[in-house]
Amino acid sequence: MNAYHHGDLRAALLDRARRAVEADGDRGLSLRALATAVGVSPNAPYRHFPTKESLLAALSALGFAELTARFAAYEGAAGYERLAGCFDAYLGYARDNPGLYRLMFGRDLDPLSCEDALGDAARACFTALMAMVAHLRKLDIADPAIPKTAALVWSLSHGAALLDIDRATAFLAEDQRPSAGDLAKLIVGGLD
Amino acid sequence: MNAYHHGDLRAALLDRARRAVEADGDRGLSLRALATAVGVSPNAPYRHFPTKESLLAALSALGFAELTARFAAYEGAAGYERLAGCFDAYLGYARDNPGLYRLMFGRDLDPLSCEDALGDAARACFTALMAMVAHLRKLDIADPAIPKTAALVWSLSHGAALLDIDRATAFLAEDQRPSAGDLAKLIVGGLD
DNA sequence: CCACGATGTGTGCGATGTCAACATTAAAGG
DNA sequence: CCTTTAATGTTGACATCGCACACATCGTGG
Repeated sequence: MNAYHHGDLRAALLDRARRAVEADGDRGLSLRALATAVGVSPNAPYRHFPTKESLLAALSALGFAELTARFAAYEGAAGYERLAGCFDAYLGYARDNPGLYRLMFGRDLDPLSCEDALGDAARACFTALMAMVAHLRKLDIADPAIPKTAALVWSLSHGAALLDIDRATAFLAEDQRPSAGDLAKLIVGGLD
Repeated sequence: MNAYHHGDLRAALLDRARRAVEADGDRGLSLRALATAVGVSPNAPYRHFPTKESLLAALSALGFAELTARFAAYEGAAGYERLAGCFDAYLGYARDNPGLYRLMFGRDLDPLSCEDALGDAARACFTALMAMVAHLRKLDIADPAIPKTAALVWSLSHGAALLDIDRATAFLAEDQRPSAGDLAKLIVGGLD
């Protein structure tokens, strides 16, 4: 723990990067600026992340883990309440961490089918979604109908979250924007 | 039409940029490389686009216009067929132009509430969606329930399109991925 | 015919991602 | 306790990038 050795540079970088992403988006993130902000030389980050992309990927994985954790809070709830709760958790997480959420999905590499830690975190997240859907439909987790249904639920969540944080629905009054409850109702019964 | 003056540099730049975006994503797009590819000096693009962002914005606006045009093909169809057709058009456009589609929504500035040509194009697109929803529900276009419903439909389309082009559902068999028909059925009747 | 606005060129600056060589430190082994 | 070594941070350099500036070239209207 010297002036020369930072102590936990990796964690410090991720923390700073997270705040920078929320402030300026991942486009405005500069590795050098990050290093200076943390108090190390411009190239120090390369001891912990082989490339800028890998730092973003690590941050992204952290996001998926946090999102999955939010789903866990509703594991004990009844079918419909669990569905609505997960929607609320999903939209809430995106709203609370818009920059990170965009980072998680705004990458070229798709999180679900890459093999590193990011892939694991993303798959765990989708698995939690499938468990919720299985519970809702009273099906076994291995039921072949589950993945497609989970993908539908995820599509709806993902789109609603993005339109929300991108302020695409900002011109609507607060109570005119789709809420988590609206999404849940749509899933179980359609528009009516 | 000289060797010195290009002729229609603006269009040429947009065309090249579009192909580059499809190939490498908007992250990999370099204005200088673009200029060289078109055969002009590195700074020539600045005569037509004040900044790189503005070139991307113009490209984005072009995308919204094309998407809107695809909706028009189903204007005469009956309610449900029109809904399914629009879903199909939406998913198809994203699949045909994944790089451009990501560009259209992957920006910090939200297209719907900015005032330039991009904003107009994006709003026209949402208006077309609202018209479709009004027709589906047999409501007047000015009905206050329309925007929220259109936002729901858009959320589902947007999420499904992104998960599709991001290959998030690539691990599912072709017939296990949500189709335009699945989305339409979900909208009118829920999961069952 | 010629001045002028539009369009393209050349040069240059500051910032960025990344590589290579070097310095410093903490931890391990005798 | 001392030495070795791997981990970690630093320095310098390079190519590329977006962009600003001054300049060159062209078609066109007075």
